[in-house]
Amino acid sequence: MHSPKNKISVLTYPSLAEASALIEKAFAQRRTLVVAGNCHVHYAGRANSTLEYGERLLIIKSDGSLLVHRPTGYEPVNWQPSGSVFHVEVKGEKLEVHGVRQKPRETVKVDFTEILMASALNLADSGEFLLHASEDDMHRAILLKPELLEEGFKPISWEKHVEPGFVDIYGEDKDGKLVIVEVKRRTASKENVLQLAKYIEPIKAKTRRSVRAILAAPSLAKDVQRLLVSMGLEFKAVDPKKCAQVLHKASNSKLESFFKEN
Amino acid sequence: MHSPKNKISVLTYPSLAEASALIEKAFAQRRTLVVAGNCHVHYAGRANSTLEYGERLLIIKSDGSLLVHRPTGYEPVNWQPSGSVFHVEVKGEKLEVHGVRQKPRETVKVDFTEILMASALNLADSGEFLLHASEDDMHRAILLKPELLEEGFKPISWEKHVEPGFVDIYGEDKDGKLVIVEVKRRTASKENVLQLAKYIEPIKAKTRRSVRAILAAPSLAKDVQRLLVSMGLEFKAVDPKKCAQVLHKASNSKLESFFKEN
DNA sequence: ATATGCATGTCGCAC
DNA sequence: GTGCGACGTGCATAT
Repeated sequence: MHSPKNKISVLTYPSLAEASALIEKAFAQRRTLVVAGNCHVHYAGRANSTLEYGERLLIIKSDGSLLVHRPTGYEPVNWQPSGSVFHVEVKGEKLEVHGVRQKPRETVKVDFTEILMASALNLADSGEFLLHASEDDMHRAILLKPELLEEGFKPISWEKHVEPGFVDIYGEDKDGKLVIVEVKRRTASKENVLQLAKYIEPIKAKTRRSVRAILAAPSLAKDVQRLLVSMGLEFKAVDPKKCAQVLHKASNSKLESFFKEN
Repeated sequence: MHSPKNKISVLTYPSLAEASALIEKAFAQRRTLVVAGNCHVHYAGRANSTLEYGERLLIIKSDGSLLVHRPTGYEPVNWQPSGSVFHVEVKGEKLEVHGVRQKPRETVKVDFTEILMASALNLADSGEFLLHASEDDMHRAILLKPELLEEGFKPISWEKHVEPGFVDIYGEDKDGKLVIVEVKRRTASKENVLQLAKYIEPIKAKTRRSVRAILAAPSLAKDVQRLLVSMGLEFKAVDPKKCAQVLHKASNSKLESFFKEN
């Protein structure tokens, strides 16, 4: 049952053999496969799982990713990341879809007893996806407009490698003190404080200048303030949305050149 | 176009009005909705995102979860967790699907210019899902069969709260030394070593007995061994799969009673 | 409600 | 390839 434009093939209540033919063709033509039906799923790899029979949605994309969705829940109950290889086969009263991924080796097997619908879609998608107000946006906004952090702050570098890891932003304040900044896009937790604290000693050991450590985040978790102060760190409220606005005002081209120069 | 058993409705190349009717009906009847077509997506909430026009798969489940899948990639490009509320509307040459979630407030808008396929599925799924070889399985297996960790180990408690957090397993070895165990189901990292190290001092401060800290994981990251040894910790190889087998052999009922007693 | 940690997390990036 | 951290992470659990 082909559509006029030949972009989609849909079967409703196909026999297992008919469904198998459609699925094989979808694999061969690198189409997106959507199958609904009564199935059982077995996964073996990093862990093992079994899912008893029930009606679900199976999606296999042309890049070799697989999703099994139950009728509720945002997350797939079973999946295989892209790069897996699939195979379909009718065995007795069942249609079996096998998927194998190497590194790590893991397999998924979906056994259908009945197919409600099977479709193969030829989807053309080259649209750009843009996300704003990520932690990376916050980095860039602070570099572009350092007063978002505090008046007189001068960034020197970012993503600087200082054992035992990377400092988000590294600069100096209006008094010439060294400043290390850890940026978080969400309420900062105890873990984040400890992460920042790790960097202070190694950096102090390498300089005679005084060092300030600033946690920049939209807010601070409830009981963390005491810990932060006791470790000699500082907190500065920085709003991700405001950062996104700053970047929006600065045109992309301006940003490009800025980050090329620096 | 209803199927004989009335479990599915499928339209291929419907008009926007036809698709809208099917979608509204799917919402009203709490069916799983699957739509393929050319669309634009805008999200605003914890962050903001835009996705330019292209052909994608839209899935809306009856529990109010939404997924937008591009033709590649395991993960949805846009989504809304369950509990969102949806609304469909034809506006000029576009079919708009709006979704709103409260707490946190976030919205997603999917604008279709063309629908390739739209289907509403009535999926019945009550099958049980079982997962083996999680970190929790490893905990339970070690408690049930302590020699998985080392000969003579005697667990005392687990998930024990000792500032600054929880110790996975707490026990004593064949020589009566206190043992704290951190369990990881994957190759243990530097972070895991530091996490375990945090617990040693607080515990030593509370007892005069000697304290051993053991990291139990299938393997250790490359450069971490030195760090671990320098901090006085130990590593023991424990295989998650083997733990899963141990639990499998012990029947569920036996496990239940074990964990009730303890 | 908030905080904390696991996940078959996945993904991207640096080394 | 391995290590490391971010994610609109989601999710369960304990407080």
